[in-house]
Amino acid sequence: MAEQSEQQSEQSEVSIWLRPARSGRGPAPAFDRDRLAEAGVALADAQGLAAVTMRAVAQSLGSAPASLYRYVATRDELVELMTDRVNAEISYAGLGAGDWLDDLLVLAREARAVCLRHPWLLDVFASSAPVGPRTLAYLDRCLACLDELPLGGKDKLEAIAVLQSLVASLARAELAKQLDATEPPPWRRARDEYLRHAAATGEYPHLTTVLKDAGPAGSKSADELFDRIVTRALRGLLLAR
Amino acid sequence: MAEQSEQQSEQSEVSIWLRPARSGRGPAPAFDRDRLAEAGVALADAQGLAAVTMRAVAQSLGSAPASLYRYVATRDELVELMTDRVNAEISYAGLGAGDWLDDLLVLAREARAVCLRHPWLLDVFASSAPVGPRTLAYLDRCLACLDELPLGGKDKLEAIAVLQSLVASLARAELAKQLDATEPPPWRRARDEYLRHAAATGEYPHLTTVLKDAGPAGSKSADELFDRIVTRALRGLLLAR
DNA sequence: CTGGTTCTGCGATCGCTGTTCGCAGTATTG
DNA sequence: CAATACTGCGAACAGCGATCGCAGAACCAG
Repeated sequence: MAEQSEQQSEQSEVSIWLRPARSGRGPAPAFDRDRLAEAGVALADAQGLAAVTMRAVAQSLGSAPASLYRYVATRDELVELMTDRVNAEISYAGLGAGDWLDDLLVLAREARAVCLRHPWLLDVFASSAPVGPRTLAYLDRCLACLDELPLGGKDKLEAIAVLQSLVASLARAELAKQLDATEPPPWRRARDEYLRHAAATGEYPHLTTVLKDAGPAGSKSADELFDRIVTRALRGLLLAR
Repeated sequence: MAEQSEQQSEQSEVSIWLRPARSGRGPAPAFDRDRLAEAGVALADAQGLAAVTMRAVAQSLGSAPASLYRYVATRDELVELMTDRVNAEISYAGLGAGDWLDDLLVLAREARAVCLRHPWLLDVFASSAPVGPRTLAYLDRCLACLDELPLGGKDKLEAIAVLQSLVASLARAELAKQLDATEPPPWRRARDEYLRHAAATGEYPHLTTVLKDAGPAGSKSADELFDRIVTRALRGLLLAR
């Protein structure tokens, strides 16, 4: 009696968080969504987001590619599950020790830690902004920090978005730095070779002198200058729109 | 006499900017690298970076996919050409009107404008950092701004990198905002529906109240608060590493 | 216990991607 | 005039996400 075609075609446009995992009938599934996410996270942690293919995940679960589509409608949904899953690592224990800005900063540092543990997250955020229950829990905590501020709802959301993208940017910078320490991305050699060649031509005088300067980085005054530059830049760029 | 196999396998690991475009012999090529980049940019501007497939670019040039590999070793190299090409839009006319920070800001705004004109650039920067001659010219100008500052070479480069990622973040925010005004990405409907549902459950109280608040965004005090939050966050995050 | 229903796992396959190989043809060189 | 070194490109390959339909397992109503 029930016409399943209608139901299915409609479900495919509904968020996975609103779709029931199963509905009682039939054989018991071999795993669940969270097991899927776990396998995906393991693969992404080890070999990057690109290694999370339906075939690879299926194999790591001892299953077949087509089977995964019983749990997930698309690969993007799998990434959504993965993203929400790692949000479970966020601890809310350090809150309440200072004012609202301190709390906001504690939350930002937690987010930063998650990004450092799972670098593929930055790739995810680059092309989408998945939202699951645990993401909402984090977002809710952030909003709580801004509770008493004289800001409209949209402004609060935007403030958190800007802060979040700042967290991502700095996490990316940190990861890039500790990636420099390791060996052999093959295309980096090529880029560095071109850079050295360009510096040698003298067409880019400032670049040439800067590359020669092999002095150590990071000083007290450097951090202060960063603040100056970024604050001023932020103001100038916000004003420009 | 010449053993081409050696040459080719070695060339494939050399930056495209160090590889000669052609070497005199044989028939004249049907186009050049820049024509390739132009076609790629046109496609990316119109339909996003994902639309820049070797087949699509070839077709828009009235050519065949395999032919492109006479000009470019991989698709990534094509993206590299595209990225460098749009850097030609940067104008250095507004420089010299103020102090070094003013100049740096003028450059940042130029970069922001390029990102807004070619949103796919943000996708490129998310997964790599292509460097071509025009990119180096821009970088050199930025370094010139920092010339008289008591900073090490590495610090100067890092300062510019942070600034650049800030530009990208804000550009992304702007693009997201003007994307909200347009119609229906199909997966956004699904996400918003879940968001409304989550707000209705009462599990995320602050989110619920914030979503109810439909008041207009953007005020003088909001921009000032942004500054406070972001500056403080930057300091806290830089200190944490 | 039985028959129908509803689900599951999955082999086979589709359309798409980036990329490679080798061949036919053409311009330059000695 | 040959030899050479290039060009464009048809055909093909491997890998990707995703779909279809079927065999079989679990549940429920009677």
